[in-house]
Amino acid sequence: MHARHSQTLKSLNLKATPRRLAILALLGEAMTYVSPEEVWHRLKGEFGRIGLPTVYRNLEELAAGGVITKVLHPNRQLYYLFCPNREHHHHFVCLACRRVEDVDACGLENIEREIGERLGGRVTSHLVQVNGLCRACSATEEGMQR
Amino acid sequence: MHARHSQTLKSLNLKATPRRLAILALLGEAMTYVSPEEVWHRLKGEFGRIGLPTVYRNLEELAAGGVITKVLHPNRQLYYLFCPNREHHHHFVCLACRRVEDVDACGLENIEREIGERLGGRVTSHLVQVNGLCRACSATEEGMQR
DNA sequence: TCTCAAAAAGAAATGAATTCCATTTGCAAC
DNA sequence: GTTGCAAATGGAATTCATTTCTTTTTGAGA
Repeated sequence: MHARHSQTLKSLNLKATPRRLAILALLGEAMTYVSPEEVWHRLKGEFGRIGLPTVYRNLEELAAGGVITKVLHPNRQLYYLFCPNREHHHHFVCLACRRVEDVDACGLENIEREIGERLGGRVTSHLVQVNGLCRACSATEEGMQR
Repeated sequence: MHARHSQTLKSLNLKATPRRLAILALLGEAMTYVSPEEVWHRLKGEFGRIGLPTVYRNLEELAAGGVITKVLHPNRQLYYLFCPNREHHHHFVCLACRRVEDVDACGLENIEREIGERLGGRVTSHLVQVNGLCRACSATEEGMQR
């Protein structure tokens, strides 16, 4: 069951340690984005002890490797999301229930080309994320709480 | 000279206090995005004393009123930018020299419409920002330092 | 099995951002 | 001009996510 994740880690030159596999499994099964602290709490049950720095380190490494995605919440906290969609796309992020919907890539490639050509700059990263309330949350009072 | 800024503040139901006017003036004259701490340091010279919370509060209020724009740096710090362009658009942000170029709005309106129609969600905010090195910085070693 | 670089733990540090509350100040009404 | 009061400010202390440091443990190839 973890063979796939082990393979993923190997391709990133990361050792397939139990913590890493557990973090990947947790993210892979979550239907929402999760915070580092939440990952830490949940894995404490599984491992008895696990360091918070370990969680931060691994989430960052996985994100750097493109396996998981960062979600920048308006509350300034950083969350992480496992998204199996390998196509270039972006996300509609529900601030209430934390579910995420894929959104097809917009004309961002055009923009990057424009920057390269018109402005002569070099693009190193971009940020595209749409925040709001999903259908279910925008229909309930719950959604109004932020 | 400050008449315009006073007017801006009035329209946001904010009193035209000296600090606010100074913050607006500083941002308005800056060619780059600046950090709250930088605003604080520079205004200390002008006022003798000014509280850091005042700077944070005002920057946040001005951003909430749409007068200035937040810049989310990959280094996780928040910066602010005064951009006179009132059209809907986005930014190409140079991580080295902090200059910003306007980029025409991409298909984001389409995306928001798609979310409203296909997903039934409500969009409360979005994040579009392209990071990189401007022409000048990508040409020099300076640019390589991040 | 042995070796060693990579990984993890725990405690402590960092630092941007915020809260609290006493004091001051715009500014509109008198 | 004065006055009154809500809004704005300062400064200290605090919060809290994130990171750094150092030592110990462990995965996995030789």
